[in-house]
Amino acid sequence: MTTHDPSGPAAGPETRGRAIPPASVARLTIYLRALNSLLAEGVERVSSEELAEAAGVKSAMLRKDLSYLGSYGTRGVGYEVQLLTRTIAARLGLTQEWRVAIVGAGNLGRALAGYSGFTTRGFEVAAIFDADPAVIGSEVGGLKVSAVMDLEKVLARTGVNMVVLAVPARSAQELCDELVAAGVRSILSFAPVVLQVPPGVEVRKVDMATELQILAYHAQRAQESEQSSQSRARSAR
Amino acid sequence: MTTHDPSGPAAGPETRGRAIPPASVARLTIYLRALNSLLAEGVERVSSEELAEAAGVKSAMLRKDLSYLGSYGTRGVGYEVQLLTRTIAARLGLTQEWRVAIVGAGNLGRALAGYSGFTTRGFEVAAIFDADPAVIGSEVGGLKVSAVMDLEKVLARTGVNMVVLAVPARSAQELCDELVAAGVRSILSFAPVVLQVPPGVEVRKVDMATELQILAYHAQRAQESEQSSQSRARSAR
DNA sequence: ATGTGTGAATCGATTCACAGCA
DNA sequence: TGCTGTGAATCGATTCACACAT
Repeated sequence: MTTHDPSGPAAGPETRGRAIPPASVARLTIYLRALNSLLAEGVERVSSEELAEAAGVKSAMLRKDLSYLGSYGTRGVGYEVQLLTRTIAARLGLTQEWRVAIVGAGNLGRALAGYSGFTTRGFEVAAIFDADPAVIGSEVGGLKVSAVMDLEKVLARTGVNMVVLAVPARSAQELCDELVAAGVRSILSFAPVVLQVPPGVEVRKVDMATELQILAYHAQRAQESEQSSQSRARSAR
Repeated sequence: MTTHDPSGPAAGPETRGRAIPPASVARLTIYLRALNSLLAEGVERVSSEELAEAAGVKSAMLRKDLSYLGSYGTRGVGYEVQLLTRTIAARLGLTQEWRVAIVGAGNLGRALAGYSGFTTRGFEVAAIFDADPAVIGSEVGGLKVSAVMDLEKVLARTGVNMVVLAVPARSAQELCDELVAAGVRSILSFAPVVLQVPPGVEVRKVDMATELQILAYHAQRAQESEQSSQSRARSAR
């Protein structure tokens, strides 16, 4: 699904901290969100039970996830909200600011440029690109749209280190190649295609069509078992 | 992450076909996309090796995934593209048309309403809702925006059986409750919150902030191991 | 000869259950 | 006493490797 680097070429024993299992990393972001809410409400301590409830997981799993960070709770008491928040944020790499470029200023790209969720926590949208001359130079979300032809130059100037790819499927692989050539190593793609990238480049995918199809699968099964229980009921009388 | 129904209350031995493991269901949608490309190119047969390559997985995994559907390949030959395409589509529930409502006509909701990826295969956007009186009644993607107050009525009239929730985090749970009350059992949420739903309702989440944070985690690790290998090189001379 | 279908082996993720500490 | 931290047990997902069909 994503390209990772189990213990990359340059990863020696010096690498700070063991790697956290991928499934745990994904959940840590959820805990972080819940903790931020608690922080906003002025709550100072949580138990694993309470936090797990808010995150929709079992408390044993939450404790195991947190144990990969070290030991930050107090037995018999719980976790300090502030300390835990900072610890997770630091471990996820959210103490540094990430500069994001959006490639593709169509419907989706423009919606993303205006999405406060990015800016809210440590992700600064620093550039937006399009290939269409009619769009280049126009303003979107307070940024002037740059030409994809100037990709490398503008990325370097704006200090971008992460890219959101919001272009049609047919141009996604080509642009992805250009991004990689320009030195980008973290890509979040909304294009419904499997992107081929060299090792060392991390790609994550958000795929609405896939998600709807998965929903369809479950909905169909629910229909079927409903029908079969109805026919069972019918033949039983 | 999602609500499933391991072998639901009504699921008896009559349920057509065994359940497909969740991880396989997700990949079947990817295979389907690759197969549709092959179909468009006029290719008639594929081997598991070729299709796996296109989907970015190992061939053994592809064969195991397909084996949950039954036996549709020919030993020594491969799979017929057309037959396999139809088989997967049928099993995923894509032979019936799904009618989708978009709840939330903000930036994201409007972008989604105009997204061809929905309409392209079996998902018809049948309604779009918003709570803002200034937006209600305006036209988005060829549809008049309905009031969320009329949710139940409009959903029933338009025959919607699947909802995309594109509203701010703070109103997501409340709207989700209303959707469930109105009989919706399949929800794709873009809101960055954990939605609580009763059993029998399937929620899937698309979460851009989480994805970016996961990228940040890996990018930070890559930075760290780069730095440690540099300092190792320095101290070695 | 070739490539599918699948048991057996492996690997990772989740849950259990309890020892240990405040 | 109460709740964390974690080995051990379980469960699911992936990979291996080969028997079998064409």
